Amino acid sequence: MRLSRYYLPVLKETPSEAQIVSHQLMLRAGMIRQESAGIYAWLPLGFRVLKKIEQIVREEQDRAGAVEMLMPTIQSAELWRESGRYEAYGKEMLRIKDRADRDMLFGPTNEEMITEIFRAGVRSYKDLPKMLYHIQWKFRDEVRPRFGVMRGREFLMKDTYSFDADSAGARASYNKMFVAYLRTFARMGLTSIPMRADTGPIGGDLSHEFIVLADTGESAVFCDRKLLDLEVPGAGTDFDGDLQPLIDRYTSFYAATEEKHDNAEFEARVAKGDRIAARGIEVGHIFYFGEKYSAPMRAMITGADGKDRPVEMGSYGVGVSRLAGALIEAYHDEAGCKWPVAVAPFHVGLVNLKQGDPGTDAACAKANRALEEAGVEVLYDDTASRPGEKFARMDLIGLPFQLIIGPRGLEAGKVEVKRRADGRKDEVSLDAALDMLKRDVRSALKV
RNA sequence: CGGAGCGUAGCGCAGUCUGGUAGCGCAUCUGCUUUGGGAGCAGAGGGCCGCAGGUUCGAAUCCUGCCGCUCCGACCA
Repeated sequence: MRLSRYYLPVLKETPSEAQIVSHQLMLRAGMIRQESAGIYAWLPLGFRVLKKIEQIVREEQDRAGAVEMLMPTIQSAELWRESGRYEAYGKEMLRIKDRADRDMLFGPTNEEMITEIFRAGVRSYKDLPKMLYHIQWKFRDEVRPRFGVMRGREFLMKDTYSFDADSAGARASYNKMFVAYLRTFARMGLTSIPMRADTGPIGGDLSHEFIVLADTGESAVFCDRKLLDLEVPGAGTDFDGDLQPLIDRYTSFYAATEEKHDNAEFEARVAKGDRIAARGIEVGHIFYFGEKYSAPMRAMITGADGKDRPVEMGSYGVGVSRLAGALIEAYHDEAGCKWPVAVAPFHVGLVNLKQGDPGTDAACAKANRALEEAGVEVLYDDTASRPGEKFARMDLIGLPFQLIIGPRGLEAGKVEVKRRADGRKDEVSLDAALDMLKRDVRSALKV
């Protein structure tokens, strides 16, 4: 993609409303634009990141056996009256009336709707288990939106719903999502830690928040260092096998957010050298809630004993749009973003240091073509900007690799490859640089 | 929802107290010089000063109402 054709409105100065670094950088890097309190337009660069995140989430959901679908953003209040949540939800729910004066709402979540969909098509335990998910915009009319996309009112969320005949089946579904989440966040370059969460009136141990560690995270977290060393389940994990030992290994270590932290327990269970007090961001939440919706909404299945009973359900959310912010919180420096390859808007920033110079233009055109043909995503800065401005802009948008080509280097037969992650620079021939980039991008994208 | 602020050019801000032809920096455009880490000089364009009333000879400035946004707190993926 040529930068001269792209829409990348970068800002030199930090807008005053942005308080945290991810919000500041998303605005400065031209990724988002606020359209209303807590509501953002995703500009081309931000949109690409969002789609990368979404695709990784999708691939791991599919791998775990969940099936994708799409439910509408606008829902009828009728459904929510069935579950009793229409009254209970409060002002966070955006309520709308249609032209016939019917009560509608912009969905903050989809438990009611999926329950309605499920009960329309499933009658027997023989049809279970099922896991359905969609990736859709949600709206919660937060009292106080802030931190950019980290806590907007409109947000993109992946939500999966599981349906099982009994609690053992529900636990198996829960475990699948647990593993899928570990893999999902790891693929984005994030260290996620599952932390025991409040299960409310249902009780039990089947609720975890997935926290991503980031120095500037919004909540304090405490955990055992050994959690960070656990191997993330591989792509070959058998999701139909027994995942319980794997889950047990993860949940055997102490991990708690500030609200649930018990310092005495922390010190008793974790060796002094292994105690980590860090900051984190909640990016996922998995939750088993049994018959909470299936019972009032009459989503019944017939068991082997011939008796009807409400289906066992769970729901599993990932904050897709929030992850874009969380990734910046985890990967940035003074100059800007530092995207992991898997979620970078482009893999390589190609910098033409002297646009208009025939030799430089030709070398850049060759590099651009060769990389794109190899499946490497290139943002080619073919503008007439000065070198300093180009460098600063590339650093700001944070593509993982920069390929810098100018007349001075070409004269010596060299171009420069810069790695945004560690700042390492290599001066090599153009062909060597292209090989290096293709190889490094490919290996970074290995699942 | 309680408390505190702010709305002036695309962005960052001054001007408001004390009413008198709307400013600064960056960005944008033109020309010349520059060209390997956000260039220099010269010139130019761009504003219902959030909206609506009111006071006044005269309102960005004073008064009233409304709208929007931000921050702190309580709440959340």
